[in-house]
Amino acid sequence: MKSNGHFETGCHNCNVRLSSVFNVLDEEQVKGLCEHKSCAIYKKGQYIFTENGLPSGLFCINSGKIKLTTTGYDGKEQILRLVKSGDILGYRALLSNERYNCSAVTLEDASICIIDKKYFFDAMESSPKLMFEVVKKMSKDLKVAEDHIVSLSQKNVRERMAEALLFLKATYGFEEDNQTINVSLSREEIADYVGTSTESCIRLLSEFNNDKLIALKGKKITILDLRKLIQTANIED
Amino acid sequence: MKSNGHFETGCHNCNVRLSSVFNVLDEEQVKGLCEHKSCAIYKKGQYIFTENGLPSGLFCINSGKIKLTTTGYDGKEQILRLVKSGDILGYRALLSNERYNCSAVTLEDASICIIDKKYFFDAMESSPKLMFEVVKKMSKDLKVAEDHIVSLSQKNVRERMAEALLFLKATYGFEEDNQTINVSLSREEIADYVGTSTESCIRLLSEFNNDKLIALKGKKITILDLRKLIQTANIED
DNA sequence: TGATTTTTATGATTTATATCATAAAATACC
DNA sequence: GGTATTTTATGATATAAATCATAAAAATCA
Repeated sequence: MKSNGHFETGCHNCNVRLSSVFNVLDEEQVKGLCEHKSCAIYKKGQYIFTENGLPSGLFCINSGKIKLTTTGYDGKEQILRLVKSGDILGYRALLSNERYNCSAVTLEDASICIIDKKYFFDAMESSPKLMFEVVKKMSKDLKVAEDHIVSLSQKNVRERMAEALLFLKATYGFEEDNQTINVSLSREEIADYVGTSTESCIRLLSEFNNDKLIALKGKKITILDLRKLIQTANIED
Repeated sequence: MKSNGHFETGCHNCNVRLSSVFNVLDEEQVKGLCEHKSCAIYKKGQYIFTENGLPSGLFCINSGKIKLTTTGYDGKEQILRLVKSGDILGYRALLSNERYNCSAVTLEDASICIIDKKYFFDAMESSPKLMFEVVKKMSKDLKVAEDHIVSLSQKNVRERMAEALLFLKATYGFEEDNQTINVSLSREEIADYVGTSTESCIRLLSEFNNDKLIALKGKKITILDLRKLIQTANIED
């Protein structure tokens, strides 16, 4: 590890590579990847990239959680995606050769690699498997986005709030107790994902708390009654 | 042309190929494409594929307009995307090897080709250019979806309605008069895109009409005051 | 450790928009 | 060409959720 906060570990040793798009690479390719990436530590709240910036590479999350946000019409934040370890980040702008249309901010301390742009494009070209992995990732994000559109169009705030908690659980999982959602978001951030006001968000979480659907302790949310929460979210299938 | 409503034209003669993802193919590749596709005529209102169906190929729109809809929580329709000639259709489910999560319905008579699944995957593998075109298309759709999320979260119905008209204009353009939006959607369909009730949609269009922002004639919408419409949509940049 | 700022909480009020209701136009259909 | 059905239109009412306001709790910082 270097002293300036940057450090390099080999991708062969990477604890998340096998759950990332790079799981399909062979040993030779992993070596190449390793030679064209660098890793950095980010403190909680740091920007990884910002709206309108130009992508210089692909980010890959080694550890830490990240929110992708865009600034809406009255300066109000909108959380578009939530990113976790093993995920790639900043691929959309990179692949379409555009500027970032959202900012990426760490929700906790994170260790993030950046993979050289040119190398990444070459790797995609020479490895259809890698390409299909990236395509699948984008495809998944598109589905999530379209599901979000349906919720925003058709569900009320209460349903969306319950759904958001289930989404957080699906994304970041539980802590060791097997029921506390493994991420810390402020009420405002949750509201920025749900598409509601901070006050409504606080109120609904309180209600869920009173109804014993969840328990609140600071920013930590514990799901007490998953079944009822699913019902509240009004989720079919 | 065959008598059963199917007909085959060569892709070399295709009037929309150069504005499609297949614009990057060389002559040899166009020949291959041509040999692995078939074309069909769809009447207005016909389903091209339906939710939960399995993709057997990639659709490419030769002519006609299509809506991609999904059925929401109380059976309410949500229009997720609008598709025009030159666009590919059904690529998301195909590429991620999933079932369709929405249905595709023609908004007018259409001529649509279907490209063999295996051939398409092979073509992507052997032509990185084609692959990047498809990736760019998906990337663009993802951006549109995320913009839609921000609108649904942060704008009121009036703003979204104005925005929807601008979106329709951007997607389908104007008729010969250079101001009438070149698509016919029912008020309900517009509402299903905007994420509002049919009544609110009708009311707002009437208002815009009264305020001389637009003119209404049946399903046709003429934009009279683009500037004011943009203002009403509250669009920055 | 105490002061300042931020976040969470909760009540009161307002407002946008859905819902309900009815009727006129337009379109489809026999 | 007349009847049935769907779509558009508009008013009245209800309600979900935003906004405004204030305070308590928690976190940050000096």
